[in-house]
Amino acid sequence: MPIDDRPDLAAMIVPLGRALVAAELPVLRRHNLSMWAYAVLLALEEEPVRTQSALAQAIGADKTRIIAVLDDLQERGLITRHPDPTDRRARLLSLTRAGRFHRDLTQNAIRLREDQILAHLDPAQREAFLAALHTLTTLPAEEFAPPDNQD
Amino acid sequence: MPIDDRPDLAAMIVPLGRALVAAELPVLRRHNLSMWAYAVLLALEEEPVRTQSALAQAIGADKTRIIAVLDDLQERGLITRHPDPTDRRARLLSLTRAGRFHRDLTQNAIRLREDQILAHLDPAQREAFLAALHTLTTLPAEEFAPPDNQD
DNA sequence: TATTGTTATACTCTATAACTATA
DNA sequence: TATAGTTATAGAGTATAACAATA
Repeated sequence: MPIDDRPDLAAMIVPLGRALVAAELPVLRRHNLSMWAYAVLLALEEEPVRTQSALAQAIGADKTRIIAVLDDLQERGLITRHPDPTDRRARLLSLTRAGRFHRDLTQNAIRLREDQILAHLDPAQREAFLAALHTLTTLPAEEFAPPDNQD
Repeated sequence: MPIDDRPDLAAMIVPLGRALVAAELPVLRRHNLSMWAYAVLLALEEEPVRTQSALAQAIGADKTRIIAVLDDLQERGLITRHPDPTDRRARLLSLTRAGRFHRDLTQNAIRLREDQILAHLDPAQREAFLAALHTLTTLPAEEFAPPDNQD
């Protein structure tokens, strides 16, 4: 009765995500970063962010969720948090040089770990896998919304 | 400084998993199943399971986590839960005919939903993606454990 | 004494509501 | 009044500890 004989997509992806996180948490711990702190450093790398709410949304967190994270990163000199002169309610967030350095160091270690896992795929498969992942993750959210015709 | 220019693997897979779950929860809800209940029905399909602990472990849950789920499925006549005659501490778990039917119905709906999402990949990419996923998810847990050489 | 299943409890994570300071 | 950030509170989900039945 099933359409084809593959396991459910989510039944593969979700456990794989859990396993990846479990594999990477020790790396982050050695670099004194929580998963959220690492996500913040990655999100700030692209460009400085103008509000904490926007940053939170960008990494899929609640705005209240990241406040303690930002406090800690600021205290450690990895990010700066200045009131926006044009609207002093908002906080301009950016990486310090130390923050950028620490982020690169950590990301290299994370990538090494991921490359060890990806080494189980032959090069062609690996390329296709990463390409497909990229395609799916950059899909607009509407593509995941339920269609009008339910079921 | 990064090794290559792909985004972090976990940074793609975890959000993709979340998006998939969000896309599939409405389907499950229409079939009156929670994600855990659906996982239980899928795990029981393969073969009857001899203990609840084994079942819990198979789907990545705590043994205490699934008790209420089993209570509900049993009450609805979708599974049976009999004491093992050879060791009356254990409970033999299996699907009823109604359970199997309901599972197939639900899984078909889930697969349809997933196929809509996978339709964004061209056929070759889609095949490679599923094959790679299968390879990675069937990897023994040790492959995800940290290597001796830390960092 | 050890194990299966169960219940009760505590803990973690996350979201909600209420507050302040700016606008 | 509306919004950004913050704090305090409550809720969901999960794991831990304690218990009863069986081995």
